[in-house]
Amino acid sequence: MAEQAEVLRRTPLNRGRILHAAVALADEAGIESLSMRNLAQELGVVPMALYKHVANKDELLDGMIDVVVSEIDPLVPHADWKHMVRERILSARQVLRRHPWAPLAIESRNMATPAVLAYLDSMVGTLRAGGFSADLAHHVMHAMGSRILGFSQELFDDSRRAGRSGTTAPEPPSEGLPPAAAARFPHLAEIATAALHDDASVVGQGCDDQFEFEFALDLLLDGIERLQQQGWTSRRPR
Amino acid sequence: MAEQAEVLRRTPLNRGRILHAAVALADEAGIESLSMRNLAQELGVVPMALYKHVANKDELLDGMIDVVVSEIDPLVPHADWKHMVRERILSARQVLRRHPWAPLAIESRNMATPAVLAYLDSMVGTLRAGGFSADLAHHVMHAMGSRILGFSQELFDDSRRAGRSGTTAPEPPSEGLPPAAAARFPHLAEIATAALHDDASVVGQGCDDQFEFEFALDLLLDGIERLQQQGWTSRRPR
DNA sequence: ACCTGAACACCGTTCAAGT
DNA sequence: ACCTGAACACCGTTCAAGT
Repeated sequence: MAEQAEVLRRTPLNRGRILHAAVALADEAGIESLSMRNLAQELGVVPMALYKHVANKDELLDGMIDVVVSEIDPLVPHADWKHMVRERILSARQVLRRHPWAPLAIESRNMATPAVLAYLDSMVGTLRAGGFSADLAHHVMHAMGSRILGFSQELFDDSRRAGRSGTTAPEPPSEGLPPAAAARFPHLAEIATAALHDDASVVGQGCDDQFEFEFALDLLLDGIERLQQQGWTSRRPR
Repeated sequence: MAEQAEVLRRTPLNRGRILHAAVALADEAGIESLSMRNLAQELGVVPMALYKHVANKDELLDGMIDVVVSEIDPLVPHADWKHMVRERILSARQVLRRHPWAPLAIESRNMATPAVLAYLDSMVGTLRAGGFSADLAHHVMHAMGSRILGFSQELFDDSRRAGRSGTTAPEPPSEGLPPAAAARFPHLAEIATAALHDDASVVGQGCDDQFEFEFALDLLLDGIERLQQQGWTSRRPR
């Protein structure tokens, strides 16, 4: 432990080491405990040393996002655009599941970082090669929104509860709403329990994140496919 | 100015006044300048006085979200669920455009606040009344994600650039990418300009947020309608 | 009993003093 | 020229001392 820190202190600091240490820290302790001071300590370095390699904390966050996006698998060629896009997005999703802090970080930044742009560019390339007009491709990218990067904006998101602090009890996976709320919001109570009793194959889980993500993704992809086959244009009379 | 502050100081503090002042401050100065200390000063009050009415800053944010959600128009009855849902979501969108900080605030909170729950509950109610199974309604709510509250998670979002600080130049509405980036990301450059030259009726704007939002919303609603008419169930073989 | 100033434990970042 | 400790201008929140 102290030995490790000693070894690290010997290795000269560079941007890459800082970014990877920051990602690891955010993964383990939660994004809220990622401070310049904490990060420096983790690296066995005085806080000011970081500023030689990153301009400020915002630039650090941009760099962390680029690290994460770089982990997404490269495109695997397929006959049709739909499978290519679908596979890549699901790969992005796997990556983001390893970095629960990333969605919020991505959303809070303005994010014209190189790795993200490269990722988006290749996605558009796939659509264009699949016969999409630039016009339709544009709107499709907007419609997919953050789902392109593997996450959808959920209204209730357990996953970003915090870091892996073991202090709170494990908490059974949300069996519907608490009784008081269920009475006031009957429709929510109903659909909460609907998902529970729904399918025996989905055990306990309450609500299968992966299923919900793919449901929405396929809903969009199917709709998009239909538009593309119809030769949709935004000039079409509305 | 000093007079106004004087008048405010006389009016006794209460939760409502605090929340509305906080919303106004975030609207005008940006969420990043909403601190307990700033807010107290705005109200002509010592910082500690706030803690009599809100437990802490997180609870303040929850309250602010509730204020915003309460501004969404009530449901207007319609023959079909699709119009009801569509209208209400577009109303939510108008509200959120007045409070550019709200999307990020909503995402960063865990957000089981009363007003939000009531809003979601009535939305589910509309679907159920429209003939949706509890099962399908559940997945639909997930698929819509944050769009239900009137915003979609855009990857590039100018709107949350900051408060209305007039210091920076107005900046022409993004005419595609800067030349250097355009060379490295040709497909992005193409779809950026595609939207520009696309339709003479959309002047200058570059990219019409409202259009993109409705495009995605209708894509989802149409797909959802199709599933509902087919009697879709999650038990169906995949 | 209520209110509030000072204090605590943090931030990100600047800057001048040390080597 | 480089590095870094101390300092600055902030946070949210606690707490004890004042009324």
